[in-house]
Amino acid sequence: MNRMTRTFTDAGVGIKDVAAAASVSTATVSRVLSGGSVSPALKERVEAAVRATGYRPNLSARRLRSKHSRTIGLIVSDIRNPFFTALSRSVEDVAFRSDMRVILCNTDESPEREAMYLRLMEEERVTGMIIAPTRQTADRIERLSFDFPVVLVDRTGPLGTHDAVVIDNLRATRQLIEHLVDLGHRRIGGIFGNTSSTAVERHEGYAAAMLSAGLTPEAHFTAPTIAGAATELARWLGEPDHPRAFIASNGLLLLGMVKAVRAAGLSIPADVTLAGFDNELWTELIGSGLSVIEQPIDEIGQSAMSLLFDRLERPDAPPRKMVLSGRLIERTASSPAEAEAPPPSDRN
Amino acid sequence: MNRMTRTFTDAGVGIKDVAAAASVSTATVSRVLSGGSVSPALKERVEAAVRATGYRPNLSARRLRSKHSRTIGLIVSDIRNPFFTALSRSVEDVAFRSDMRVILCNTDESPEREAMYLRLMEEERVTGMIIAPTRQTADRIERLSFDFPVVLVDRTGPLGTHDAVVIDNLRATRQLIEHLVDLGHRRIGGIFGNTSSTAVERHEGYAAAMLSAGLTPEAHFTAPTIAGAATELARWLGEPDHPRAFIASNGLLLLGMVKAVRAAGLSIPADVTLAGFDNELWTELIGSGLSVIEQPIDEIGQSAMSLLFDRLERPDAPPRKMVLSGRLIERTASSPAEAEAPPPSDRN
DNA sequence: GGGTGCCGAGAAAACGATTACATCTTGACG
DNA sequence: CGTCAAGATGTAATCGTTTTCTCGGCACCC
Repeated sequence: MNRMTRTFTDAGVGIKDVAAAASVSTATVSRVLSGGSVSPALKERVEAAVRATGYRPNLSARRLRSKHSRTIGLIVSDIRNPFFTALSRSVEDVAFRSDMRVILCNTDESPEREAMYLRLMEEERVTGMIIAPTRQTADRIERLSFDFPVVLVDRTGPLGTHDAVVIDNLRATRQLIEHLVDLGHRRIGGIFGNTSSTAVERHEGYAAAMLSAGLTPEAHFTAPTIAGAATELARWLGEPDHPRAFIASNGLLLLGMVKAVRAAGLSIPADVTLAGFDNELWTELIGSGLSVIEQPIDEIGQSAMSLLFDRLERPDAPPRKMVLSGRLIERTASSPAEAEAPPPSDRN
Repeated sequence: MNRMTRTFTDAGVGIKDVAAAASVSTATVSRVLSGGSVSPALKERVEAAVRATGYRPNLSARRLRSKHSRTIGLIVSDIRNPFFTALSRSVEDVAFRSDMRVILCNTDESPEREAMYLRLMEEERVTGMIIAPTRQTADRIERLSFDFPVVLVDRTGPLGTHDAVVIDNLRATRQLIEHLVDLGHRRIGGIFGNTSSTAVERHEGYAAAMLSAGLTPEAHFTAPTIAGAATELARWLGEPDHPRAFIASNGLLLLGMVKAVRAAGLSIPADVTLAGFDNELWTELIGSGLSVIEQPIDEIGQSAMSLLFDRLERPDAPPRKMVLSGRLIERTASSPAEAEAPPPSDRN
């Protein structure tokens, strides 16, 4: 306790010490710890010994022998994207309740880094993996075979080799466009990320909805960052005859657009209307003129975990793709000052 | 490859298979993989065999034998708090570069959950741990002894048993108050979290700064959540003679306050001035009337990792406490509409 | 030319748990 | 009262690596 020197390499107490302290075999200790059948008397002795010795099982040894890592890997582009923040939290909660660990990996949309993490997942012998792949690997991952179940979230490839949970991007985008058209907009610009299949789908939905409303799509693609969207929209707003309404394919881009609008000296409900994905906390602050599609992030994470667990039980069942739907949050109140009075035309 | 049934329990190829394929001993394979001394010829053979077999080392076995987990534990209250999001990202980046894993744990400010995770850290035999403890465990953790180095971040206890990295909360709060006083405010209310030592320090700084300016502190404590701050401030604003300026002890509270102000039908620069900690993305959107202290989050994470590594090398060196400083970002532009014209007094 | 030291490689022990298998006890049943 | 099944417990093998130890060969030096 009051040693003069610390080494951080202490031997520590092992299961043998506990067994000795309780005068039983290591097998019995193991059985007590993992709920095997032992007589109440011995069980009591062992538990006392565990408390007395301060024994902590060595998870590496346990995993090696039992061949269960009780670990799931979560690979996303950047945890700082609030969508992934919430997703990770949701996944962690389920894992925690199931007594599992989560390894969280940020790829920064870099395929190399992603590949490194895929290798890591194999070396960790994870129980399963949840991944939002970059577009390049989205296809590739479908052809790869892993020794553990894989669930794609948010982004998905064409084949459908693995289980997946996504939202209905086409429908969601259509809702967004129809909402803006209802508001009287005829020209609606779109800014989309250029790294994810999700952005592609949302662009398709956008284009389709515009065309079927008899309008002309005007889309730009950019790096899915705040700065990317900001510069892109700034340029656009600099053009003489630009649209007065824009949509963004995710929350980061949306924020970048808001910044660009402000920087251009324009104000949001009056001069420009925005809409997009992800009901982030700050969007409510803008209020009027910024409608969004809210994604059921908690449900996405929980569903992904469910798919994983199901797959572990039935490895050969056909792959399932869960399609959840986003919810349109209309923010069209007349003026930001007199907020909170629900506008008359606003169902939902 | 095209098996009819998958089991997710395959034997997989082990180091023995690689050794056999290369006609060497497992020791040699191990040495090649971990950079021991082997002749170029054998090295080449082994590397070929690794590629050919698709060998993936089993990290559990490696850790068990080598007694190095190359894992660091990061324990925070909630990753959804942007401060901790950024911190975790910063820590992960350093870890990635050092070829280490991170286990991320959310305690939700619950001491029980925190205790569970502390036990987990021991069972994982982590290389080191970085933790932002709840107030209850902040004291306790200083008396606890771990077999690995511990670095406290953001929050710290009184004793200083472990290394720590924090910001100078007293100075930062004083800056904030002086800034508001410069702006002409005489009554400045404060809302502080009730779970972290950081909030306590910030409250102390607030009280001290107010008194030394000849003003009367008016402080409320609440759960450190958006809703907590929102209800607290709503009540306050309902009082007949309330302050016109408020500070919050973190970003979540600040956002809650903005919401409360909006809900009360007041507007930010005109009716109420706010200020607080954490330069979150959305704060820039409010712009005028919302000055903040920006914390050097990346540096906090990097410093924490440095302290960890140093401690591993010199276990007996006296504990170090790194005190970084926040940076005041003054946002006092005249009106939100005519934004972005840099106000004359505002450098940066 | 014969010790001497070094280096590359293999054999085998060790890491700390789980678990297959053997053994012993006990109770039920014919 | 003997037999057998079931349950409790111990013994020892095992998981897949790293690491220690040993040995053989080779260069070096006097």
